[in-house]
Amino acid sequence: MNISGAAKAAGLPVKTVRYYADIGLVEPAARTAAGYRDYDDTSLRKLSFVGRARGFGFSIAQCRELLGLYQDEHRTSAEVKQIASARLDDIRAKQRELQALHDELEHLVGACCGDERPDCPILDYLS
Amino acid sequence: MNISGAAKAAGLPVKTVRYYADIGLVEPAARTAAGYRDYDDTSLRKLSFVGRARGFGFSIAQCRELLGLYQDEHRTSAEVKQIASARLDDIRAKQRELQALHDELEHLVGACCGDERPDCPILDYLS
DNA sequence: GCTTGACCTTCCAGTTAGGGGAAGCCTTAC
DNA sequence: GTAAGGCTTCCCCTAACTGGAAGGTCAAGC
Repeated sequence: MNISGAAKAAGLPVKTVRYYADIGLVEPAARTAAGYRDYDDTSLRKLSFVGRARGFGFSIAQCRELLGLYQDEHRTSAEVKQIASARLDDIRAKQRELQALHDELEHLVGACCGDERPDCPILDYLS
Repeated sequence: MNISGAAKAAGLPVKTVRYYADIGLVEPAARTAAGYRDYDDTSLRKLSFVGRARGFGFSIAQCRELLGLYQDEHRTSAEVKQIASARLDDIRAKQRELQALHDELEHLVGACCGDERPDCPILDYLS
């Protein structure tokens, strides 16, 4: 299967699939005589795997680790869980941060009349 | 005041202050004979303003707009409120996205034993 | 007056995870 | 045979900095 077929199957842009091949994350099974990337079933499954992992916000480095575990017969679920837990912690940290920003900004926006006058509690707060 | 003093006063890294000068966001009031950036009271206030706005997650472009309004006698609070509301909408969208990721990933992590065996619902879900 | 160390300057490269587009080869359909 | 479309590599671009190198400047101490 050529790159556009693989991209479609994995639900990724062609550029992204090429990028993953460039950085050695998911390499095509082979190249055709003309130099075209050729994806087989295994490489296709890896592409989809990475696509879903990226959807969870795992970094490329984490995807690389997860992919390694995915292909490792002797992995332990503890190793996987540790990576996923780290991501979960990141998400929770980001959520707390966003919540604080949200509350503060919502308060300011609520206090601003939004009319034709120049007086503005938002600018007051920033200055 | 030289750049390290200004950076300290605004609570920003020196590199960042230099960057803001480079992109014309907050320029120093003058240069000394030796070419050193020289910050006065006004430029210091702008630096702090931008630092706080960046803390809210406003983009550099939004900071530029806010700074323009801050210095504009004829601004309307509506203009400010519009920018802030846009940022608030962004935050809320990000929060919804993170919440969905959080719930799904928390569910998977909770279902993973995290022991020595290779069986893992997280990998199962990704593959 | 000289040295030393801490400043300052500019410039270049790298970061994440790709996106856009050019120049040129390959394949497929008509 | 040719034209359209797909593929290749290569390079530049993004946001908002950060790190580092090479070299000029300044203040303190001897």
